[in-house]
Amino acid sequence: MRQGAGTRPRGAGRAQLHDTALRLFARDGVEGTSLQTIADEMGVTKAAVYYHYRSKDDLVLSVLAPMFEELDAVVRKTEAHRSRPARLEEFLTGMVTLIVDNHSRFAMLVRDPYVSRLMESHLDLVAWFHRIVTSVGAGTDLPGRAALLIFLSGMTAPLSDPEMVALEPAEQRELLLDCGRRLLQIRRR
Amino acid sequence: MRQGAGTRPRGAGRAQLHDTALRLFARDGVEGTSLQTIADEMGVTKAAVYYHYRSKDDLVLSVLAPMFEELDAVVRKTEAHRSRPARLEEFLTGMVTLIVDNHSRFAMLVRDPYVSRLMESHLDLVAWFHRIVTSVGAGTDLPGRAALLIFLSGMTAPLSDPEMVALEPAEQRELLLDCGRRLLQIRRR
DNA sequence: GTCTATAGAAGGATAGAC
DNA sequence: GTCTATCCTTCTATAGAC
Repeated sequence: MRQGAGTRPRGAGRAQLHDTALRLFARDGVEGTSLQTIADEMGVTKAAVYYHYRSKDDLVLSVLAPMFEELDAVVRKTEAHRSRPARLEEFLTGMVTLIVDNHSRFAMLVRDPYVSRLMESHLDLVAWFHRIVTSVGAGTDLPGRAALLIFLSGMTAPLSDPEMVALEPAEQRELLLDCGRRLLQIRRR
Repeated sequence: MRQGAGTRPRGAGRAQLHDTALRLFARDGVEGTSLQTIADEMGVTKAAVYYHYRSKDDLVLSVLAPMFEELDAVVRKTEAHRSRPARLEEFLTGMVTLIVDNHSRFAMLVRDPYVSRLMESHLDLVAWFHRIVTSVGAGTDLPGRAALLIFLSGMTAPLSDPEMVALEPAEQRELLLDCGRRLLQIRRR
C-alpha cells in the first residue's frame, strides 16, 4: 500500500501527475508519451516525476490501479448471485458502470499494446477472463464467447465519440446497456 | 501504384518484410516495434529495410494499404444499393469479410494509438465514417451510432481468441455476422 | 540488394545540490 | 519536492562500400 489511509499526505502533486499521465496515455498511447512530455505538460522536470514514481511502468500501473480495484469488486459482486441470469445481469451492469466511470483507463487496457504486455507480467488477465466466463456463464459456448469479447473490447469506443461525451453518465450507461443486452441476448428486466 | 502489375518484380524480399512487419506491429504495437527488431527477425540489417521503405511511416502505411483498398471497395459496393436495409446488409457482410481477411491490419487501425495519429495526417477516417453513417443509415440516431462504433472497434477481438483462430474463415464470418446482426438489429435474410 | 559505420535526437533513469 | 546535469541505451535515418 503506497497511498494508504495512514500515510503522510504525498497527495496534491501526485494526483495532478496522475490525471495528466492518464490523459496523455489515453490520447497518444503509453509508448507515444514520454516522461519528458508529461513533465512539460505539468511545468516541471522529468526528475520531479521520478520523485513520485520509481519507473514509467510504476506510473502506468498506478494510473490503472483504481480500475482494477473496481474490476475486482464487479467480479466479487457477480459471483455473489446464485442464478446465472442474475450473475449475467450483475456483470453487465457492473461492467457498464465501470467503463463509464473509467473509460480512459479501460480504453488503455483493451487498446494499448504496451499495457497488454505489461499486464502479462503483472496481472493474469487471462485467468480473470476465464473466471468470468465460467462463473457468469456467458462465453461458455463459442458464439457467447465471441459476443463477450466484442462487448469487452468495443464498449469504450462510443465513449470517445463527441456526441456521446456530451451526455450525462446515466444516459451513457443506458446506451451501453442496450447494446450489451442485445449482444449478449439478455431480456430486459 | 507502387507494386502495380506491370512493374519489375521488387517482390520477394519486400513481401516477406511486409508480413514480418505486420505480425510484429500487430503483436507489440508500432511504437513497440523498432526497425531493428524487424530486421533482426528477418536476419538482415536495418539498412536493408530502408532500401525498401523510405521511412517507418512509409512501412506502416504500406502494411495497411491492402485493407484500405478493400475498405474502399466495401463502401462503394454498399452505396450501389438503393434501399437502406440492402445497404446495411451489404455493409455488414462486407465489413465482416474484410475483418476476417485483414484482422491484424484492422486491429492495428482500431487499436494502435500510433496508427490513429498517422491516419489523422494521411487519411480522413472521420470523413469516411460520416460517409458510412449517412449512406448506410446506421448510426444516424445516437443508439444506432453507439452500436456501430462498438461493432467497428470490437469485431477484431474474437479473432485473437485461441478457440476462434482455429476455425475456418467461413465459420468465423458466421459468428461475427450473428453478433453484428444482433448489435445492429438486423433481421436475418 | 545488402552491408558497415555513424550521425543526431530522444528515451528512461540516477546522483547530488538546493 | 523540485532542480541541474549527466549516463547509457535505443531509435530513426543516412552515407558510402561491396
